[in-house]
Amino acid sequence: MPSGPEDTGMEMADFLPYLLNQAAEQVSLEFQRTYKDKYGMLRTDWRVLFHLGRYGDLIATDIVQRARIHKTKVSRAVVRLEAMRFLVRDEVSTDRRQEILRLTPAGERAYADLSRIADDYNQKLWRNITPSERKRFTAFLVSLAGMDQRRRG
Amino acid sequence: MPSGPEDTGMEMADFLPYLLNQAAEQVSLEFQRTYKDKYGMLRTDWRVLFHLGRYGDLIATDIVQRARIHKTKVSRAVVRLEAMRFLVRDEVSTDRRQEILRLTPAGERAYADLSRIADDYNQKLWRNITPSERKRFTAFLVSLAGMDQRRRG
DNA sequence: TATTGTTATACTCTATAACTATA
DNA sequence: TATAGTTATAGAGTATAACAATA
Repeated sequence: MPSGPEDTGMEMADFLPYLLNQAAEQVSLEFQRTYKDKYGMLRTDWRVLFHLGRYGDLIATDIVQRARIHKTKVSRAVVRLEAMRFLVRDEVSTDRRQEILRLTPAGERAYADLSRIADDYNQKLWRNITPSERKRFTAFLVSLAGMDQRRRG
Repeated sequence: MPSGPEDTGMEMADFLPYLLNQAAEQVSLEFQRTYKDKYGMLRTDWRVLFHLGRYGDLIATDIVQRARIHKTKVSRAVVRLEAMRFLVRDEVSTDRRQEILRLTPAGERAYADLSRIADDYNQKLWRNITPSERKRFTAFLVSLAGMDQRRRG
């Protein structure tokens, strides 16, 4: 039954699925404003841009495997990033089904800008956590995400 | 640039928004199967059921405030739970805009079943975490979620 | 036959505005 | 005028099947 004045919105704070969802939603929302308002990107667009910016030219299948994004999402993000003139497609001589995805100078600039903002934001989020706790929490989240085991195709 | 064979899907594991999202998604997905496959519920349905089961009869506004769910979502979840015969609406004599939401015996049974499963699942998720770490981690997630400050209307 | 990538479709979730009926 | 709750609509995220082109 309802208790004191402090009893507001905390009832499910012991239930990890709920708590994770609320935290992820708030945190995503805040960072989303950067790539959405500034560049008109969706979440998958940002993730694909990140992988191309950080790891260089890749084909779609590379991104599918590295970023854990389904191929249909990657396909549509590439279409959008292409429309924004942030990437171009190059032919692969050995396999005509594939295309190398390459950032344009504008794409590189967007990546540099966003990845710097992302890094700052990340540091800010972790600021009250000690390095050893951060390591433990990260490992915990990685295991919850199944990132220590699963692969996608 | 791409490195070793272990370099798969871990590139963004240092970026907390991504990591939280992946963890929340996996964990939600697993628990979702329970309320979805067994009862045909959506996420908001389960949350509303949880609040009614745990705190007794409430009006929609109570659920909005306690569960941090927007009134339009609560409204639609109530319609669905009513269609499932899991709750009924009672008139409030003092204000005809409000209705008391009350679980039926079937609703109580669904709550008892699901909340037990939820509790077991929650314990399982935390099983490798010490109590003090769990406390710290919960506080961290609560602060990320803004649940230590914000209220909704 | 299998793989790469695309298109189509449906469902869920989120967000907001506009509305009703009551207060 | 304000509040409780409903309805409508759009955008975004997720999931899956089916497909064309190529291997």
